[in-house]
Amino acid sequence: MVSTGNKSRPAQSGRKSKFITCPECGGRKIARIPRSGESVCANCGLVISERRIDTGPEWRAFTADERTARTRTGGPVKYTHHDKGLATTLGWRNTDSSGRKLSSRRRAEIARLRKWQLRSRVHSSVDRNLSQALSELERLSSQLELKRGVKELAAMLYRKAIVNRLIRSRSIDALVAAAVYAACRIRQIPRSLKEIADPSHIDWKKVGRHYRLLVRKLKIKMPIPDPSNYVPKLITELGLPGIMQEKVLEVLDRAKAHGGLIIGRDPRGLAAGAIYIASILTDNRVTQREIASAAGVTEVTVRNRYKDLVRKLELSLP
DNA sequence: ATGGTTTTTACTGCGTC
DNA sequence: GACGCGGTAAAAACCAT
Repeated sequence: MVSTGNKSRPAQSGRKSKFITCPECGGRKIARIPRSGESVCANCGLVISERRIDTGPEWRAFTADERTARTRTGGPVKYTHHDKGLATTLGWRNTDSSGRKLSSRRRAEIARLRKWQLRSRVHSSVDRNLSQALSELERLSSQLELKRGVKELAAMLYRKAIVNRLIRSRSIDALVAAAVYAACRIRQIPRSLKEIADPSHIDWKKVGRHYRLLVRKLKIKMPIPDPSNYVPKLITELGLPGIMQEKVLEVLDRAKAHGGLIIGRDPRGLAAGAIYIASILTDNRVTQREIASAAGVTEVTVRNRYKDLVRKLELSLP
């Protein structure tokens, strides 16, 4: 089977190959990388990142504990291992399996879990709601290609929503989407309401309402949106050279220092205006229209921000 | 609900290729 | 003439009160 010497050994990782062919070289062997979930052609190394339907479990686990805790054989409704996983996992001594003392941080974490264990045992409907929400969260965040930490944060927010009795008579999916959106905002990840609402088949306005509810009821302190966060995304979307980014950020930094220019303004518009300026300054002209559509604002807004920036920062353009 | 602020819509004029 | 750009007025959206 292995005919040449430089082959990697995907079979060794314990995962089976998928029965698809590599679009690049036509190779039959596609190895799955367990951790990342990516598929790689064993022959040419092409990463096959097509959105395929994942028939495996929608969760990932990094420790044995997590694995047992997350397994829900038979689907979420019929039989939830949720409870069992927790109950068998958590003893009442603050030591780990080898008898060592746990760190205080870890101990606090375990205490929280115990609390949840109690709660979820008592409120089985809450439990079911949570597991349904978590699977929706998993689905959404994989579709949005969210970073792991953001997903965790969203899950945490959802749990808080449960504790604060915010879930009653509200759509699970909408709340999950709202939690995801909130998590993105907190972590300063530029994702519009629409982007998140779109794959979750929930009306974008509805998600917005639930988002505001979350922020209000959970007293979340939202960081002021920073236009700089939109820059990398826009640069790549417009196919501009990465070096330009520095120039754009420089303009934005000066704008921030100047004050009065950024408060209350749509950060996307600011980013768009700064990019337009940088595109002139670095001679990588992009039309206002292109920038506007990439940033999701109007040409007028691009112009206005651009005009503001030029005037306030006293830039001299060619 | 209301009022103030910002963004969008829609339209026009100017210059260039 | 199509296109990019700049401007404007009025409508709409947004936000705090």
